[in-house]
Amino acid sequence: MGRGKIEIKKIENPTNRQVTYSKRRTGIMKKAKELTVLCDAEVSIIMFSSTGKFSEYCSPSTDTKKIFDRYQQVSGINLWSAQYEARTTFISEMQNNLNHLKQINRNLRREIRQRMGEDLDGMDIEELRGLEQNLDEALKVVRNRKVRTQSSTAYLLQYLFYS
Amino acid sequence: MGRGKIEIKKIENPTNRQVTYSKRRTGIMKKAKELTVLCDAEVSIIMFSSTGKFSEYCSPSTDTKKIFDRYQQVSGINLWSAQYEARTTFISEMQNNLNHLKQINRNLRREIRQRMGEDLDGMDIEELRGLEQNLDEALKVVRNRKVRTQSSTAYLLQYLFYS
DNA sequence: AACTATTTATAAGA
DNA sequence: TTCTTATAAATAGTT
Repeated sequence: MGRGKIEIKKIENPTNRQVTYSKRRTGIMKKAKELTVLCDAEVSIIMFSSTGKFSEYCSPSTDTKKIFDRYQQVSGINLWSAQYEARTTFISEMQNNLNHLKQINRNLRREIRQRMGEDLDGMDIEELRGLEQNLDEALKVVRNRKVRTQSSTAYLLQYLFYS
Repeated sequence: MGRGKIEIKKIENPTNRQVTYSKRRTGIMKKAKELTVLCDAEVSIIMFSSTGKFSEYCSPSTDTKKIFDRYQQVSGINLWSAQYEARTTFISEMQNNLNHLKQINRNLRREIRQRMGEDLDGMDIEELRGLEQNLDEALKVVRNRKVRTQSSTAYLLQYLFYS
């Protein structure tokens, strides 16, 4: 390379290491750009120096996300974080819950309509008989309750009025 | 570089392009390995040739997934952030929907219980009067329907029996 | 795939 | 850091 051949082993002097990192990083990025143009390739480079400094290169025709998506398809390695997957599962479960609840609510609404004497077309004679009986019993309970509420209200009014 | 300076533009001849890709890919990978060792850096390279051929390099101290995670943390242009935030909003909206549906579900169930003569404690005299009237009308409709269904069933049976 | 004339990258020094 | 430059390394065109 430069003045005298060098050995490929870690540069122990931090300053020299940083200088070499900077120079060689420039070199690799340049090579990546050239490869992209000359060969119509897609290249993504991500690097961190030993001090944690971050650099990236990505072909202009694409972006790092696309490269990673493609990488996942080709390599079979899933890069998505566990957190992200957990959310996917969570959303999926929520969607199921939501649909289930919607179905239940539709059924409840239908039951109410039937209890109001609507939407009876789909009911057979047995179901109609059951509904009739159920309504009849409910009506008795409600009438009874109404009467008792009426009298207690009357009693309360009387009490308030005369005391 | 070689015999005569070259211009950095796409190599139109596919064979030459492929050969150059192969040579330069080797060169970049070698440079990446050297940078990793000399400078104690972490490097990830992913590339696709114009024919779709995939190659990768990753520093031995890490793996592509780790680099990717770190890339996400460091790059302000977080890869999934837009999607992640969209999902947060989506989950929040879903949760609201779910709660709303649950509330509706509770109300529907309560209405059904009341129409069955249960859970009447919270109802005042006006509500009880309304419910009674509603049940009474429903009962009439259902009775009427039952009778008509009975006769048409009888008619059908008769028809089937005698024909 | 190998060769080799040149260009390019870069280590060390300033 | 940036420039200089001697030298190593990469590589384009050729075989």
